[in-house]
Amino acid sequence: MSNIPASRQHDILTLIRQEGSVTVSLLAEQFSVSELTIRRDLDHLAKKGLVERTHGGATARRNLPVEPDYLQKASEYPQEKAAIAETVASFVEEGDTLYINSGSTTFEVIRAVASLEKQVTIVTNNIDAVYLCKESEHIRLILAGGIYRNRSHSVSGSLSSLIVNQIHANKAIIGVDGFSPSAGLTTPILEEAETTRAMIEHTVGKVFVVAASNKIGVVSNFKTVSLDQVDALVTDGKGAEIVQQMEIPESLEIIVATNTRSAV
Amino acid sequence: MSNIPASRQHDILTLIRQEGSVTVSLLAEQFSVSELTIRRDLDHLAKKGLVERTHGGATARRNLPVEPDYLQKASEYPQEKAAIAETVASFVEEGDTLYINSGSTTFEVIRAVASLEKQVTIVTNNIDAVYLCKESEHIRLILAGGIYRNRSHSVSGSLSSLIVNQIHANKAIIGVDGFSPSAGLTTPILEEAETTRAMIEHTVGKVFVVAASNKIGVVSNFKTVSLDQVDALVTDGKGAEIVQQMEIPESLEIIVATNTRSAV
DNA sequence: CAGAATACAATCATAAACATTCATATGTCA
DNA sequence: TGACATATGAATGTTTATGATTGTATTCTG
Repeated sequence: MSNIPASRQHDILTLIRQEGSVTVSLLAEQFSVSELTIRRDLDHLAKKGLVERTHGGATARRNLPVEPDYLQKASEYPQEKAAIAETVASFVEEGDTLYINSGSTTFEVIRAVASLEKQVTIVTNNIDAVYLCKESEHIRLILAGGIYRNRSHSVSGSLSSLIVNQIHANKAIIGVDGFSPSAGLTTPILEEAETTRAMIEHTVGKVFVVAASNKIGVVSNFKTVSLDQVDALVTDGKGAEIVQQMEIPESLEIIVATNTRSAV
Repeated sequence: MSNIPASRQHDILTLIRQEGSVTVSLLAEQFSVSELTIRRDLDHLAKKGLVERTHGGATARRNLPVEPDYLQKASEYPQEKAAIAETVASFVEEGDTLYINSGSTTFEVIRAVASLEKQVTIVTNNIDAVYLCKESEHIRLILAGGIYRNRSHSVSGSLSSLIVNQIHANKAIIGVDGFSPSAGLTTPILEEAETTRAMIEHTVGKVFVVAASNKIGVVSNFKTVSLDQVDALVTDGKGAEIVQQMEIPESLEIIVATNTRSAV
């Protein structure tokens, strides 16, 4: 193993992916450098979103290989998701037509928007939106059609795009499984990526990405769009910290969701 | 296995998901750390919503069902509708692609088809179909998109037709509000009529109309198609009697639903 | 239902890991 | 050569993780 930084970092990355996790001390011993150097290497890799930095070492980024279980995901970081949803909903204005894709975070977004009592049209491929909007008199709900996917409670694919191609929204609120400077927005489902991309392409106003900190830096299987097609990222405090370490387009606004109900 | 906290917590999570539940004492022994540390790990995981903390350990997080409060409206003639649904479902064959429109009778049809355990593709604008098919491994469900109509739990209109125009089914099962020799099939909603018409036009096989006796002879506001585009009417005994008094196309087959479960 | 056993929360002390700053070395380019 | 960027390591306080201790809450058991 050569000792130039790039090579060492590459080897470290390989090791992490192989082992799942590593410690600073072992790496320092193995590469015959100081722990400080190893830490800088790990920070560097983390900044690129390739590994997850932890106390004492680093772990592999979990590249979600399978479609995540919707219900299980719904229970992760519930407070952060609710806070993010509330925050992004505050940007919604009377008369807006919104594209909102599927996912547990955007599910919360729909809930927040529906409770706004503003006249809004929501275009989504999340079937559960029906249950959030059925009480609301203010929401006009347009569902994308297509093949139903049980795991995510959504429809997606080319049939969905048929409908999206007919509608131009003036805002899009997009949930993702991965947010990365190099890989852009990514999801584990090809059809979801296609539908989300169509939504973004048919948005004439701002494109908001909503993502809790556990999505920041993650790369999933299929790319939706690159970050320069995104206008704003709404995330939690921790997510904002991580993003500030990254090299992101200057035009990308970072919005931190203030957890108004922190003491729940 | 490295000894950093993140790695240990990851392994604990894997164990919990694998075993269903764990105890603090066993984990402490297994990872060679104090029970206190294990407790803190579990609290950490619980805070993220990944596990459920219990006294003495932790369990896998229960997948709480989303929105259990779906109530199918108490429909009229429930027994007749169920019988009609069972009857028409018996005509469904392995590999069929079915158009099924929205309505309380066709809702029962979807339920009956889903319990057939046959490999079938259902194309429908009834959003509630999701809740009937989500347990079934055999059903491929394609939802039409479009503007959601709360009263009927369905989508319809020109956006829905976009998708229907792309799909040819080999059977259609159509519920109606009015069945009349002179006026044909009629419904009270213009968009529903349009979507149903598109379904029928894109069916290459048999078109079944399902209608209990209270719909026979009725004329509603908007015409879908005339009776000569229908191949079979599935109705109850009383409905069959009424139809026999009418002048209907010779090609139209009358199928009487035998109420097999009259004492339900 | 009472008492024992266990699990827990709260606090503190210690050690490891960390961030930060500075200094040194190594190379590159003008 | 000198100015500069990069890589590394040492020294510094700070943060985090852990375990021991104590007293409280919960569960089990007779």
